[in-house]
Amino acid sequence: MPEGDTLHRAAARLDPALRGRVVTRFRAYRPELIFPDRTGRRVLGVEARGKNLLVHFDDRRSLWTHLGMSGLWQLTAPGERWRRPAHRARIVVANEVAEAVCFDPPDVALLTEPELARHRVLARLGPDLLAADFDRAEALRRLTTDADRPLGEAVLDQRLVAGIGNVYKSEMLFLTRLDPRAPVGTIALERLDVLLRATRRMMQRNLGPHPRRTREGRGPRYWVYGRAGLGCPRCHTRIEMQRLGTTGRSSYLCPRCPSGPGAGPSATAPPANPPPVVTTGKVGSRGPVTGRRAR
DNA sequence: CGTCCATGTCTAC
DNA sequence: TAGACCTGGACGG
Repeated sequence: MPEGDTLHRAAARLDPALRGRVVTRFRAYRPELIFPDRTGRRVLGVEARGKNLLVHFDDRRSLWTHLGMSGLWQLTAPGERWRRPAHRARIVVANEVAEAVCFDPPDVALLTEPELARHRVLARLGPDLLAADFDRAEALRRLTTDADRPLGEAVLDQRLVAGIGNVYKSEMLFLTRLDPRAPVGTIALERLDVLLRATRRMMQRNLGPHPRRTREGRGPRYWVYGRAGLGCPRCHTRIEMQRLGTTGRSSYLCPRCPSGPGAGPSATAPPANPPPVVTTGKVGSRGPVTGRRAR
């Protein structure tokens, strides 16, 4: 499930295996992509930016991949079995100790420095939640530029803030009691700030080798994502799935407890287990949050 | 076996 | 605004 954490996890595994080593075998399986061979080049480092992964080489070129929904980077010892059939491998970067294989990426390119600087995706990327120097103020500024944009759409726009996918969208809006349908302009800045901080923290916690989860312990991984029809962990109302926005992506939400003005931290009923953490402590004072069109 | 839906994003009408 | 891309998982028969 490639969201930002997935890519940062991949980069964290690939980097120590590739960095500083010379490529002994390189494959780019794609008739229309005849890359300059990477064999003999040294890898300078592997880096994730939002949902993108970059492998930098010593000739000032960088391999860019985007995994879309179904791509996968795998790091193996030489000769170890691949997790997908070989005919689906698009890229192989191998050295004496390891091989990195990219399966089924919709997007691959080998970029020169200027190309990278002007890249249609990379050049426009918003602040990366998982970057060491994540610029929260800038992300906030970008998120609120279009005041009419529904929050659920805005947080998925990688040009505003990079790394959030559809799972984190539902989960983090639930945890911070924000309504995906609310125009960003109707939400107090401090609540958006809390959202960004909480999301960053949650994604950081998921950088380990374990499957992603937003809930502690055993049991369901998620609070609301994929749980339509089940009880809200806070108030037991049935969780709903709604298709929102121009792209119709699914949003999972509790129709009762996701705030709006009025739903304070303890405004709702006792939780089943450990209560969802994150609250502002303070609630926005702007006008009522009006949901709109479902279509 | 099939069908539907999904982590994401682009493109054509 | 609808579908396109691709694989994988859940579920139906």
